[in-house]
Amino acid sequence: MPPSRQPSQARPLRADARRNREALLTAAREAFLAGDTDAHVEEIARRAGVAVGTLYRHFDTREALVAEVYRQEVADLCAAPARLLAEHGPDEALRRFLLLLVEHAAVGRGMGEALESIMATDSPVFDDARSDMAHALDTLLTAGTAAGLVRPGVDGRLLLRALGGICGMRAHGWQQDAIRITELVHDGLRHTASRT
Amino acid sequence: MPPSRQPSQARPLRADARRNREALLTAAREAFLAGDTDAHVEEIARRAGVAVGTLYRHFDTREALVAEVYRQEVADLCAAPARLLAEHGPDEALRRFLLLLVEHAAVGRGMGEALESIMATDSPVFDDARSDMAHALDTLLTAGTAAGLVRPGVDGRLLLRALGGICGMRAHGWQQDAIRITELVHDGLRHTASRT
DNA sequence: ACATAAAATGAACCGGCCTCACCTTAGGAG
DNA sequence: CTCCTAAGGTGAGGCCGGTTCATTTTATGT
Repeated sequence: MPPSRQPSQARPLRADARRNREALLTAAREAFLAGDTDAHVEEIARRAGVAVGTLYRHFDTREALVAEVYRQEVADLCAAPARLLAEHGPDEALRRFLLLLVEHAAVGRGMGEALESIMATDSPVFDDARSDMAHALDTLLTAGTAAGLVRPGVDGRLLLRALGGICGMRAHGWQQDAIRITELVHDGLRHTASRT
Repeated sequence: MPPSRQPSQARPLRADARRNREALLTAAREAFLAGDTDAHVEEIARRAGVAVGTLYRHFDTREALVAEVYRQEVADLCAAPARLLAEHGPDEALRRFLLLLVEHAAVGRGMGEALESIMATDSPVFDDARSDMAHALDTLLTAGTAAGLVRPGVDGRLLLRALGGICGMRAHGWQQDAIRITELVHDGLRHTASRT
């Protein structure tokens, strides 16, 4: 069995290996940000200055590489809620985070498709990203609920799904729409519905 | 140039051609509903009892076939608003339509992916489907706004995008979530926000 | 029945992702 | 410093799916 790709702190990678792995991630990220959403593996390898085989030594599959790039993006994003809650009230923090989400999805407008292709799989690698994100949203929602500003019964997981659609958007003017949709959802959250 | 695939009432298709075209659409629909979302062209052709070449005589590409199947589904759905408005008040009609949308997306839970793969392209074939759908939603929104139940400034196109995400859902328990999300959006629509 | 254009066929092609038998090299031991 | 060896790298080729097109079959008007 080839050693699990999760660098489960088994053995510290050899120097050149670590360098190449990083180069591949960078090359992929750059390609995506540049809009070349479905860059071929050959192309990514070439950009990183390695052969395809090397790509496959580090990532089980093309998808896995894409997933890793996205996982890192998500990690960045997950740091935001704590900061926002420190600087703003719960409601405003939530609003700003939602908008940040849109902005993030916008990066080069290539990440959107990548994200979508990832959402389509249910690899465990990905569950982590999702649950991290859901947890980040939970932080905001809990604060909001405690302050009586957000209806109870909505958790991060649900909200994440509600917003999932905006990331796949590609059509002209999508960003404008995405912002208005988050406003819509945000208002929905605050509305103390009388529905059973 | 091979004659445009839009049967622009130029010449009525030969009898066997019409039969095969129909068989292909049926085969594709069945495959999707059965959950075999990415059925190979060979498989679809086989189910329809024709060769691949025939598939390509009728549809420019695999995508085009998928698009046509979906277009027909949408047409069905677009008939609903008029009926619902006749039977219920504007607000209730809107709510029911949103739920119907979810139910429809549920059909065999294969249509979701197909839809997603279609949303990803911006072929004109598809603009029609989208604008028909948006128009159907407009009917409901206009009625709601007139009755003072829905905030102004939201049109069908925007709402359609807001809901786009639910169709891609595949994870366990998605349908439950989808219903709650439509409730969320529905409440958001009714909330008369004070935002500028 | 015949002519002919429309339609059907399916083997071959092409462009992606991925594999694997072989070569190269980092980096520790002596 | 040199040698050894396991980790790492290589890239031609396999595979698989969508698409093409020269050839064959067939519906339909005369």
